[in-house]
Amino acid sequence: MAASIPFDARQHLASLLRAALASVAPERGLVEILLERPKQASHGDFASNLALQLARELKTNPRQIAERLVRELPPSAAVAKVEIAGAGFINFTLTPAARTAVVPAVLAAGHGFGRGAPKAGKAAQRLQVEFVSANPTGPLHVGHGRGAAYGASLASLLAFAGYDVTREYYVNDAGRQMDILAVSAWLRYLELFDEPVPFPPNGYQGGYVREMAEQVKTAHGDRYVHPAEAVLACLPETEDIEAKLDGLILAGKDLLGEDWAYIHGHVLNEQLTDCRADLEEFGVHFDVWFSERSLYETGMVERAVATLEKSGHIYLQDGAKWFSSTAFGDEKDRVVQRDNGIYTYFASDIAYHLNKFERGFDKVIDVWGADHHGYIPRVKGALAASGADADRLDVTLVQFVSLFREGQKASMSTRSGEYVTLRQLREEVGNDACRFFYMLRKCDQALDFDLDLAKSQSNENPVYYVQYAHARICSVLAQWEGDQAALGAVDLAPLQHEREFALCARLAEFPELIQVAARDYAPHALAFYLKDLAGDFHGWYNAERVLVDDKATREARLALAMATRQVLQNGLSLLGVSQPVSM
RNA sequence: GCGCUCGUAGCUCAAUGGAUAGAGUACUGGCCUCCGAAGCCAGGGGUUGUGGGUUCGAUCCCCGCCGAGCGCGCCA
Repeated sequence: MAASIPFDARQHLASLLRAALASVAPERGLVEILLERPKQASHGDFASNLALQLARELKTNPRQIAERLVRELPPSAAVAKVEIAGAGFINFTLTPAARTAVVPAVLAAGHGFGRGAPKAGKAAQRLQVEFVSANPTGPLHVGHGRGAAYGASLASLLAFAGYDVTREYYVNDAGRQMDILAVSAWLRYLELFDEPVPFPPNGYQGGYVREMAEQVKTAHGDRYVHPAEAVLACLPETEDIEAKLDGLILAGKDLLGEDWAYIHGHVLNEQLTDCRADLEEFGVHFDVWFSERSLYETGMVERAVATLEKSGHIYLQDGAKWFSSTAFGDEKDRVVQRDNGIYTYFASDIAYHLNKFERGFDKVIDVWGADHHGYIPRVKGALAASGADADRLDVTLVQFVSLFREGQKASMSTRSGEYVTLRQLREEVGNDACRFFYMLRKCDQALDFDLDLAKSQSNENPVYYVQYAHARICSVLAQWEGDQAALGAVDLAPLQHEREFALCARLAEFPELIQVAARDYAPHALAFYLKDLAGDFHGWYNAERVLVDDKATREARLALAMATRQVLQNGLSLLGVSQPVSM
């Protein structure tokens, strides 16, 4: 018995319809034949709208076309019933054997059930997913958590669907924000030695900055101490707080000299290490941590701007170099190199994306916060202007997370340090609930996260509903004490209830769902699927007893339960959610 | 003002252009001497913001309006 080859009912029915179409309307042979799973059980296992599609061109009543198609359908051992319904839908009901065929297929494939064949040929094969990429200037917050959960689940989903996926984090280790963090830590350090310089309101206020100052003091004593007067003497006469902050950074660089690099490197390393540990604990892993600074060190930024200049899309104005992004649909042109010679963040981002393309990815997927949406036209424009295929870049926007605590919207400013960290959220709600909760809405939907609700009602989180189904199956299989490996070959004829067929249909849907969700970059569809699957299982489990006296019935039901457990495992692991044996 | 995204049950959210728009939650009423009640079954709940258009068929595609979030820097 070829249990390892899943019976593909959809493909089978499509071939039957194509044969019927060839005799009813041979000239329409190219029309796409779609088979969908009806929402209502009374509409059968699969439905085709082929007759409706043809009605217009054939200028015939769709029901008449449907009748002709059904008459011409080749006979099939897998089809129990064909009905014409509604406006002209052709509804197929499969035989019991065809409906349960998925069970041995699941058990044979195991962890591989649902896995797509490696993409080959013209299809994009090598994908890169870049996500989180938060500035390493402080702890990750709940907004980053959403990007992390989405990106990680998406990457896993794409890999399972058959793509070769690289997960990447872009480290902004070259910009002003890192300088601000370094000077913030240094000022806190000076405070420890009674050399207080008024702390800038736009510096990083969080407690972790003081902690890093303490670390530097413990490791190196007063080595980096300079009199507060010396620092203040460097400051420009201005009321502009940003200019003042830049003055403080310059003061730090001047007074510390070579030692500035140590402070800068220390705070960067501390934050990056913390960020990485946070994400790993969250089950989010990256293959590549890509340094922005390396783009400067290898001359890639210069090269990228030079490429744009050569293509004639750069002009000089007010001493700065501008990229004419309006020619590519942007609202206005953008500076790539300032009048002081310093490249903008945009310049390094162009270099970064060109570098991604040079690494040979067929598709580059950026997961960005929704506030960056205005950035898309200029990046795509720069890629097009550089002679690259901008369509190889897909940008997915993840909408904001608003936190509510006691009915109040919580502040989310990184610099003020008044925000709920991802770590706090994980500790309050738990990793599994966190990962699953983030996936319970599509990414382009703004998310209101009620902390009190998540905490107080954590037992009502849908993730437990899914995990509970898994634990129940584990429990039943353990009580049976039989040979689980033998269940893949049992006779499934005793499966006769509608709930059993519905559960089988749900299992059979899994491989299709993987492909569709991967195509749409929609891992949330997987979370909703698992909820539905668990619901089908709980309903069946409450209606029918598994460990009955009759051996044939018992084993058939155990096989169905075990197949369900397998699909729950495959799906939950893609979402980074654990599959407890007991709860 | 211009641009991007969004608007679905009281609340939180689903729905490859398909049939009577679905779940959860809350509310009401049932189900454990029997495999885990973190469960199941049943019930009420909707003019899919609004007005047009395309289509055999629109929550989905197009246009106007209303409302919300975000963006519009030689910041990152």
